[in-house]
Amino acid sequence: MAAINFKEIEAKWQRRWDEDKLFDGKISAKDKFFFTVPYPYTSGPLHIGHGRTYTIGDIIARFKRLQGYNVLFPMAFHVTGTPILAIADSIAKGEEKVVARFRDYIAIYEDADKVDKLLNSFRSAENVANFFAARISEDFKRMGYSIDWRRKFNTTEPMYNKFIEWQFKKLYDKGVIKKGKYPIAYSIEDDSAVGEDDIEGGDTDKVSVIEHTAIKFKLADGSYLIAATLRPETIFGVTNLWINPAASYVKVKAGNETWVVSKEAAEKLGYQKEEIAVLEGAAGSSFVGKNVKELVEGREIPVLPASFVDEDVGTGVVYSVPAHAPYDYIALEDVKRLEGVEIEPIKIIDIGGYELPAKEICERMNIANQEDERLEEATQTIYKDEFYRGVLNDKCGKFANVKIADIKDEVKDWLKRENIADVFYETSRKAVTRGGDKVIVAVLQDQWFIDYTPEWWKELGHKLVEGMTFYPERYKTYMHDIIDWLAFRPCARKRGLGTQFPFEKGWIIESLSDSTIYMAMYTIAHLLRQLPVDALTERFFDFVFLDIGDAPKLSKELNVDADVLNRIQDEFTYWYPNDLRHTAPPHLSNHLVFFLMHHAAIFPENMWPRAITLNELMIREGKKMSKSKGNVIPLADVSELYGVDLYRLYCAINADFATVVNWREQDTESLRKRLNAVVELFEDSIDVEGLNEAELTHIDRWLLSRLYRRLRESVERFEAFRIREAGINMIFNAMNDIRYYEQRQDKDRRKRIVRSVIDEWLIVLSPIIPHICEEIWHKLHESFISVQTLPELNEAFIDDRVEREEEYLVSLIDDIKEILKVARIKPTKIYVYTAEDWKWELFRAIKDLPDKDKIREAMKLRKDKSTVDFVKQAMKSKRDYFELGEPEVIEREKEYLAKEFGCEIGINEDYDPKGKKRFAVPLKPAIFVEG
RNA sequence: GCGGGGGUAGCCGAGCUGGACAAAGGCGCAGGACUUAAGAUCCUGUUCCGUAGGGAUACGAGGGUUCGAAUCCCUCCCCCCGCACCA
Repeated sequence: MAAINFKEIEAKWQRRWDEDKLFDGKISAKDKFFFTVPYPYTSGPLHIGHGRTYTIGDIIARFKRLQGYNVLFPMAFHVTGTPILAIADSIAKGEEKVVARFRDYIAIYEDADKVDKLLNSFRSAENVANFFAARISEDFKRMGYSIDWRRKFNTTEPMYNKFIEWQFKKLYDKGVIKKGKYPIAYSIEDDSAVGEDDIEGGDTDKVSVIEHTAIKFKLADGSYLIAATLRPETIFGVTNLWINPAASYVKVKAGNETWVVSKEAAEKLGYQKEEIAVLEGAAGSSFVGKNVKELVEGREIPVLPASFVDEDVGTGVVYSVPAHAPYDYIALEDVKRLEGVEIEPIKIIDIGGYELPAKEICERMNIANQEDERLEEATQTIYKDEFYRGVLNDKCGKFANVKIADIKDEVKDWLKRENIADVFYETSRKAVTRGGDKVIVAVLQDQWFIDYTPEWWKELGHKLVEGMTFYPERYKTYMHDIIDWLAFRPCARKRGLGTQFPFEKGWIIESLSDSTIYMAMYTIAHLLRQLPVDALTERFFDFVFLDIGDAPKLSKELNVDADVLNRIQDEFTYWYPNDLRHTAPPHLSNHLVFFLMHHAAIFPENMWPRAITLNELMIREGKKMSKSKGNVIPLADVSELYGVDLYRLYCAINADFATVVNWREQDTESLRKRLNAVVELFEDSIDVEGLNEAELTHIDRWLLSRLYRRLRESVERFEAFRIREAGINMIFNAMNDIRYYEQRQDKDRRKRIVRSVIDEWLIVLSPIIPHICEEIWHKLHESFISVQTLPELNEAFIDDRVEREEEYLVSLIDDIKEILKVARIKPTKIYVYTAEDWKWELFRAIKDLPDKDKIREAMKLRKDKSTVDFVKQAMKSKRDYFELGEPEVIEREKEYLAKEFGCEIGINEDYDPKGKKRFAVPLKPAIFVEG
């Protein structure tokens, strides 16, 4: 028989499935199963890592079809957001790196001579999005995914915009769309917010926004020196200010006050506060020696010079707490020595193990000057110790005797209320964008948010989660935590592709906020396309999704046929809710929680999602896949490099959902051999005749029993999303059974047995390796395996007794082998002695008793010394109790045993020169080997 | 820091509602069969000891609970992931 050409059959069956529209979801009387995976973002090609989630998804969808559900598995494309726009801009600007990358991307799909032309078209974001959307859908078809493509859409289409507007109106009506201030990492040069991806090294060394407290110190002329701090509670211990004499400072108008900060800080302030105007510059040195008044107790304190003050960190002014800050302590020591100034530290925190913390840690670490890099470490140590263990002392007024950890925020709020302090934001470390521009913190003054804090909303969210199924299960608890943690989230921005924010011009709805309930779109997308966009009003969607209003009225209003309206509503009502969403854990704390919360807010309970399954990511040869490492394999190359079914099998079998899949070339090779062996096994059996029941021998029955048992188990595992176990069972374990069988029987007979189970076997495997199964199925049947339902398994063949007998035989053979090995004997005859009847009787009688009672009970039944020996022996044996005619089984397999050991076998003969007989225990015969 | 997940034989990786676990399966390695040979395939072995199917030691380290622990509890060490406006 000619070997199957995998590439050929992939293409063939994909075409046939398509032509016969096997996967188009149509309303029917059957139970529906609406299954979704996240739509891909179309900024580039997908790789095998992305493919895992979609592949597992397709396996689930196909399995549900086998179970008899009317499955809808749709797909769309995510286009909204900034990345695609940024790519188009970069290409338009001719940025080399980006151009080179996209040249490679295009080359994955296109001939070399078309690359330049296409690349040129990528100056338009729309073209980038469309190109990759088209290619990704081809990739998906080539992976054999059973998707209903009629319903595809992308997130910049007018009808989608209308849908998103509707969603936001619903949320707005609930009062959760709000405007407010928001600090964010920002680049002045780029005039835009910067995310982790935009920051140099941002993926490994995260940059976060830190709120500092900016404390005001009054100068003689009425203006304020502003010192930023992370430890506002230490204000009670301030002894002086530090300023960098070499740096430039400026006076700025802040509201109706005048502040003095470093030049750099003034620029930052301009992006953080509304009324900031720079007045005039001043050298740092001009402030040295002046006094300022601290506003808590009204003490006069001096401004002193310090080289450790960085004008580009905070405000460029630092207030000094030498008792508790190592930097301040060391700087103060310097000033004392050089300028002869006398200032005593003020201790305000009591903490066990320290008298003057800053002094002692510097001495302990042997730090003597301001340039010592270990000052940072000393500061961290003190900070932690004091934060968790320190208590403010009686110098701290109403905050005395409270632990720092409990009082810090209160002090901060009090200072702000008293107008002694303001807020200043700083990045957690100095950072630049990938383009090399400085990253600062800007405060967006009128950012739009979704406010997830309302109690009613969280309650609904928890209720929804509680009613859902999660796999792996632990994510359910995790999701509850995420809902609690969720607070305010910006939902609109000024840049990017997407839907216009309906409540203020110039804003675009942010792209995760527009991907929350889009599954609803799938149910009606193909029908919506036939309507004019103008008809897609709020009242239209209210009718379709929420059943508000009535068709005839709406029909007039929208000028759309009432039947059409009803038809659309029916489609939604039939398919919704989303029965299962399959995705990956990184989505939990963003997309998935929005998905759930928005459903909870907008839809009635019977339309809430039912289940979420998640699979981990994929790595390659032990390493994360990333474009920068150059170790990605495009999904588009899978067919050519490995074959689609092999890839699918690898995804299914290599790891459970909760585990990362490691794509290892070597493993793909060995899996290929396995798969080939399985295919060959099936092909071998196509032309033979199945065995009929009358012909079956013990070992035939054994194999059938094993195979049917495995089939049954596999279906159970599938139902529980344990796809890996199902796959291993039907590929590896079943093949091991076959191998064992061949040792006992012959290959030709094996073919006939396999022929008897081949239909069921193929059906169970078909979700994982659909092309191969379809191909073989068609050699036996006219129909498509892809739309079969699970057959009633022939449970009658699952036969415990037959399997137990074989198990017994195997253990007997193992024991004999063990003896031969240890005793190094070449056998001339092997004597097997099965347990006598009295032993069986006792065995039965005491099997359910606890060990400690066994001997006593047995003695009651049979008072003999040999009883004790036997029970002890039997307790050591680890076999489960089961009834078995031992002599008959051995007698039946005598020939096989003789062949196996190349000598005669004696069963229960009287000859017993070494007295072995007495060691016989039920299910564990005694053995004597003569050599 | 906060929250979550882990550490199993040379490697990958199951088991982890306590008992048949010297620990599935795969890979690797060694020996054998087949072959002119290689490859593929199949068989056997792969902690140590043992001339009778047995015993000892093992599942990050240490301690505990139990007749019994890879599995439960405590302490410690180490690794990975998320922490928001980003798809």
